[in-house]
Amino acid sequence: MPTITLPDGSKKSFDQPVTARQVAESIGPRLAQAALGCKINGELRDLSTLIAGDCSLSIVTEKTGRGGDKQPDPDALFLIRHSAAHVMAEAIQRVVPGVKLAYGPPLATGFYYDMQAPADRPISSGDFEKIEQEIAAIIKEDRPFTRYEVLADEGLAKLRAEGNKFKIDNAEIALAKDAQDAAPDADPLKSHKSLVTPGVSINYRPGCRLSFYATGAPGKNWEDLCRGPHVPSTGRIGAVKVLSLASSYWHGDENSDRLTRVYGTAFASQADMDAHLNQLEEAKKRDHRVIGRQLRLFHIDEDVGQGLILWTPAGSVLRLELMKFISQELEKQGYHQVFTPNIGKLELYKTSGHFPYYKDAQYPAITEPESLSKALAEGCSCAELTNRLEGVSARLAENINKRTGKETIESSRIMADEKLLNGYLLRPMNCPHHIKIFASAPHSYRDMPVRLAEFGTVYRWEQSGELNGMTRVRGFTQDDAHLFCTEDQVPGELLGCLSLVKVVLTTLNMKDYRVRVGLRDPDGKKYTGDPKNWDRAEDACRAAAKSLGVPFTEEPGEAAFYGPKIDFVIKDVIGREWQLGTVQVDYNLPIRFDLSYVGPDNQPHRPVMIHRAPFGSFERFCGVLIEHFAGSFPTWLSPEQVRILPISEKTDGYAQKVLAALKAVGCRATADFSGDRIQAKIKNATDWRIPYLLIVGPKDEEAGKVSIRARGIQKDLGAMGLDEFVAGIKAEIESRGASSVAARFV
RNA sequence: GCCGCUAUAGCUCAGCGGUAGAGCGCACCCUUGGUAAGGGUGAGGUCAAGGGUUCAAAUCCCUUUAGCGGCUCCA
Repeated sequence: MPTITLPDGSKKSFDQPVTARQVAESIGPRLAQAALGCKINGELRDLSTLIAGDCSLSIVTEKTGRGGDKQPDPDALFLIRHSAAHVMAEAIQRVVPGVKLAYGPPLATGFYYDMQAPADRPISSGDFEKIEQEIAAIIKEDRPFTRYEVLADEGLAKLRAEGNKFKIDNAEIALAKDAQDAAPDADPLKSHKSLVTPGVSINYRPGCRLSFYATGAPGKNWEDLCRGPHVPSTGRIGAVKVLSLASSYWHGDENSDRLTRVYGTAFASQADMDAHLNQLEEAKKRDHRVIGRQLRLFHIDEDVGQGLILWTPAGSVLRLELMKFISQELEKQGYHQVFTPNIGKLELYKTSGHFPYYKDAQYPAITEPESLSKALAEGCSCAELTNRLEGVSARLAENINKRTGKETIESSRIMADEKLLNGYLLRPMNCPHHIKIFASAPHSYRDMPVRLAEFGTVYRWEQSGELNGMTRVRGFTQDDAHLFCTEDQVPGELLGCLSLVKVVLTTLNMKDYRVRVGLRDPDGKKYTGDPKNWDRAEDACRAAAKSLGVPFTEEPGEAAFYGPKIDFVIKDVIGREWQLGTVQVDYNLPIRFDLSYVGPDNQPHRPVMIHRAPFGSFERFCGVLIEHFAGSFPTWLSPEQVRILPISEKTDGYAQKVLAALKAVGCRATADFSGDRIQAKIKNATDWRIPYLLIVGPKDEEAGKVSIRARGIQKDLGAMGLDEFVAGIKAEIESRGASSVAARFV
């Protein structure tokens, strides 16, 4: 008979099997009333789950935590949203008859349901109001979520009779997964011919069951194949909102059925819902595309091209300040800055392996005019031109294969020199150029490491549907560097790189990030290089991440094709994650380019390369930065740092004097000489999110002072001597925010 | 790339078969005003581009381009 351990450690024993609800009732009626579900041995379950054996149990209610700061419980939200997905599906089937349901899981901020609408009656956002009305009606009916289980055979027969192939597929996958989990014991397995995929058999355990949830009484009310769990009844769902429509594919496979995905969200209360919707509104206002236009930070022009950023004067200030900042750090860390062109010969990228391996993600090659005319004169077809562009000379293939010790370049790609079509590639990465700088002079172990840095612009053909403002673009500038070092120097150099990223993030007050060590996927085939080198590189990354002293996760499959990496993934205000800074170890390119340095033994040795970019790219970084600060940049980054607002034309002269004093110390200051009244001048300046406003009138002029208004503080802070303010703002800018002029007023 | 939605003045948007509208911004004028919008006048649009239907198209249809929301992808 069950003995149940509660979260506080106390135990309760029962004479016979009990449901979780009964346990809750035995603890207290209020708890039972608030209960939405339970966790049995850490697993989220229905409140109606019958408990027969000993276990630990906690009751899930909508609120957790103690004291005044009550946050919605994530488990409660899971139950509510999973249940809301069912209710929304039922509502949609009422509004749009003939809809076939596919799959409807809860998400971190809501839920969705994938479904197939009849060809002649698509679901549209115009249906939302009616759907929400139906949802409200179902919630009001307060029908219980009733779970029932049937044997696999019976369940499959039932689904077959209903004729929804998505649900049959779901059931078959669930059965197959169950069999796989049970496989080690080699239970006798029963075979079932897939009803969805012809010619496929699915093995499952004979005793295996499928679960269904009826919203009400089985056989009478709406029901759905579902693993559960759910809240006790529809009345417990609280607030539901249908948010948006999107399209998706069955199993995410673009060759499979196209489905309509209906997004919604649900909360325990309308107040929580309102808070969430409000937060979405706020997030929209922070969107870098919106603020970027308001503050004229960047522009994307249809006539220039998708995903190509035009940095306007204000945005360029941001970028230049970041470049200045990183340059100073590079200096401290012993880097050499270099400049290299944005294109290079095709053969260079055949040597590095970028072409044609990643040709789908690159702008097409630029063909050499003479080479092209010659091929055209020969009457080459398009396919043949491509072939000749992608071919390699016997010499190159031999070199690469010899260096890598295997057939890295297949013999089928080898082509006679006179047939090869010469061309150039808009560079997808900066490394080959830096490698050539390293290789242009002999290196002794005494010179190592060689650290070459460049604000290098690269071009990649991102899929058009992926482009997004500044955060996903086709041309971007990395704060890139390549470190050539000895094997022994790898750990130290990795650490140096990581500390650089940390300095950047700390200075910009970006604290919400995680570190990800990207390792190769054991089954992956995309990786190049010797497995032994991979092991060494992965160990070095792991060790470096460890010594950094911040929590990190190891993620197989996240490595670059040429080596493992350490990424800094920043979380923005809306909760999205962005990969910004990255550090990657590379044993592969030094081999392909046959790099060497002379060791103490007077013999050539192979260097190891480290790729790193603390910002990632200026485009993405600035996009995230705009949202991080909501356009209110710290003074050192602000395009306009101070605006002087003369009360009237009478003090225009003094305003000019103040302006000159600020400009003399390199402060980006302007003055508003418009005919507006002071109230309007303040309003306009506020809209531009300028850190400091200096109001100057006759009183200030007489006293040689300026009246200060700081961004975010909606009042006059009082007056300060002009010289004192100039010195203060200079210190604030030069220290990158370590000191503040406004601080002495607040 | 795929699916859906969208495209009207510099910006935000209304108009949705009968010869283009508002607010903000911009220019000029009046106002000389002490802390989040003083008043007036005016300029500015071949309604994304191209094609079609119609007596008539910003409005309906098709194609293209671009944006948005997803899916897939991201060396």
